[in-house]
Amino acid sequence: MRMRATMKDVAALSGVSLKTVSRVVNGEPGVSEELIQRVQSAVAQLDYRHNLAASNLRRGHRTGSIGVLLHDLRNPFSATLLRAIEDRARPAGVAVLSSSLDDLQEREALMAGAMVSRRVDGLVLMPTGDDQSYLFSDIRAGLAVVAVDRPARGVDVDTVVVDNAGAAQQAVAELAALGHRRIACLSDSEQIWTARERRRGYLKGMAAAGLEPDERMVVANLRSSLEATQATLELLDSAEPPTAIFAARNDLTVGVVRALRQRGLQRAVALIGFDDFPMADLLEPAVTVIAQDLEALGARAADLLFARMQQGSAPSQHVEVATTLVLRESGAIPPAASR
Amino acid sequence: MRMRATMKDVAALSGVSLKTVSRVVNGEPGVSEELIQRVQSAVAQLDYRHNLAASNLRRGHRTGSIGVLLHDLRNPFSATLLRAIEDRARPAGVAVLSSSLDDLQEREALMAGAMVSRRVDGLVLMPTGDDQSYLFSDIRAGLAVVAVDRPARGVDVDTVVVDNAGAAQQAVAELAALGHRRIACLSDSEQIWTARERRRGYLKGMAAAGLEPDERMVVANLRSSLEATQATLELLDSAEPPTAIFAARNDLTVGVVRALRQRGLQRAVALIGFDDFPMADLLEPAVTVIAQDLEALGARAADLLFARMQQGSAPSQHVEVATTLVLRESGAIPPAASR
DNA sequence: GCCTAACAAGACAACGTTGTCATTGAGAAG
DNA sequence: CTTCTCAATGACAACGTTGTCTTGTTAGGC
Repeated sequence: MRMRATMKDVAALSGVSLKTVSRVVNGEPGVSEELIQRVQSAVAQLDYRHNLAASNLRRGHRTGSIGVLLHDLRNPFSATLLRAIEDRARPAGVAVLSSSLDDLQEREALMAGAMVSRRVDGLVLMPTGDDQSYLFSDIRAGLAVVAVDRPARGVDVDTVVVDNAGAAQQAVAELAALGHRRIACLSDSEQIWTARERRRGYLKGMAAAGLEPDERMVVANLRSSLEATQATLELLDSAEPPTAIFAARNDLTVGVVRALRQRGLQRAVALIGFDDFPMADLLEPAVTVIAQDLEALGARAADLLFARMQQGSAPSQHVEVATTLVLRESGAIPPAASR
Repeated sequence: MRMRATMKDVAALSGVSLKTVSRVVNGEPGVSEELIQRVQSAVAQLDYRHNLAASNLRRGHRTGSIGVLLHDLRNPFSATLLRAIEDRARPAGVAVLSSSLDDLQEREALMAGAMVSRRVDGLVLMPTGDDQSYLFSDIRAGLAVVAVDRPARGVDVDTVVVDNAGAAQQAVAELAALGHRRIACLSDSEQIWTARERRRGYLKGMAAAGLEPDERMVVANLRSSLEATQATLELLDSAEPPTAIFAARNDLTVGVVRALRQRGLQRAVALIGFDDFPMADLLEPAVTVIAQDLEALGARAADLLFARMQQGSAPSQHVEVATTLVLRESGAIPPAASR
């Protein structure tokens, strides 16, 4: 195992000074053609690789890297966001460090700290905890931060979200218009802003339709697809089962689908889910969803981030990306079907 | 915007030497309790953040970061791998840089170079091109490399793959045992090793069953789900349509499902796909697939990588992870159903 | 032939940190 | 009281690179 060649080695082999090697490697002007050749051949001969870390230390302290902290990189939601951000970073020569937070508060701060230690120029964060003020001093020191999917608290940063409450309300309105009166709502951890917002939208929608929500049908704090299946089964087996279900996150929606299948009720109980998911259109019945434009969400987040990395101090921007109610079969099932 | 505090600033504020601050920050022994307190309070007061880049420069040159170069981070296949690797890296305090290659050869070398410039300690690579010898000198300099999903060429590195040909052959055997004789094969770019292997397995399976493959039914170089749909429609509309289809990658399988639906043949034509995909069990009919244990694949890759990062020179290991033929409905459709 | 640009090339310090070694002082052993 | 030991602390160089400044060389104008 041979040691890595440094500029010093290249300089020695080509018989020039360190600085001249630096100039050639960085493509700076003011080096004669002859020396450029000599240096380049030494670079090739020694397999010299530029060390960005050392370079950044001396230069303006930019590392050309960003951190992306999302919920779960395996989940298509996070994965699509990451990909959209990556596609903006690559042409800019910016490297992407990523991590799944699994909605763990302590992990959020821990991983953010790890990224700051590595001196990322920016951070795209899907906030987990209810307080991001730990980022304050880093932001003051020049760290660009964009909150995505959920707003940050305790610091003033650029934000890209969707109108969760509005979209949820619209979904409920859609079901109510079909004549549904017993509409259930399944949502995830109340600790998460989107879950609270979507639940709020559900309640607003119910109120707008003049419906009194049965609190037994409003189930929160579901942590997984499996728990959603369980909860749905209990609802379906109860004395007064719902005729329609609103599921507030894609994995919960899938859990609901499983439960409906188990009871053979997939064509009897209406369903609208928040977040589109792969194959939703190929299920039978195809599942009606509120789709977020994740490409746009990620692209906007990346744009805001890069803009802020360019010039740090500007008033923070709060962008709301539109959602689309994708009408498929499951959302069009009338209440009559359930008798 | 205030400049970032350095150890020098902390030392000045707490009235100790630079080295003492370094000792406290790194938790090294030999500092009196009183000074530890003084330093820690200065650290807190100045919001000092340790600079890993500078630290690594002086230390053993390990950056505590790895690069992960996969096909497409949005695709559940790559996303699951990334997540499995991330889950091994996190407890080790290792940061993960990732990138999608989209099967572009030039991007592979480019991104690998970008990671090497950042001095990652290791690289998990899903090789795209047919020559990875450009990594030779970096490996000699201590870079740990693991090839995943496909073997690397031109360098001797640890490898984690599955028995693509064997699994494909098994799938074809399954279909042949049901009595299918006209079995189509849809595969992706011949440039990709897995595509070639799976096609080879298909041909072996056909031969083993005493079947002569009709070359019009062996379609290669499909680049997307859409192209798979197109190709399937053409096959279905031909004079002698297949009674069963083998699709060599998850997105192609989905494309085939779409085509079968369009012709109303989803319960008439058998289908087995390579790679499981979300919701495959919830489609009607549920899709029979060859499932790879991606958690295991990613975990094994990460294990090999970390082992090699620990002690560089050991004979390279070539691991084959088992696949499972997940028998669902679409693979059990008999040929009679197609008349 | 002399002076001045203009340019090529190098010497040196600095980025933020840590390894190595020297210094200091206190307490133990004689 | 001296010498020795040991623990705590600090001075300094070094990691690989680049910004700044200096030096040297050559060509051109008078």
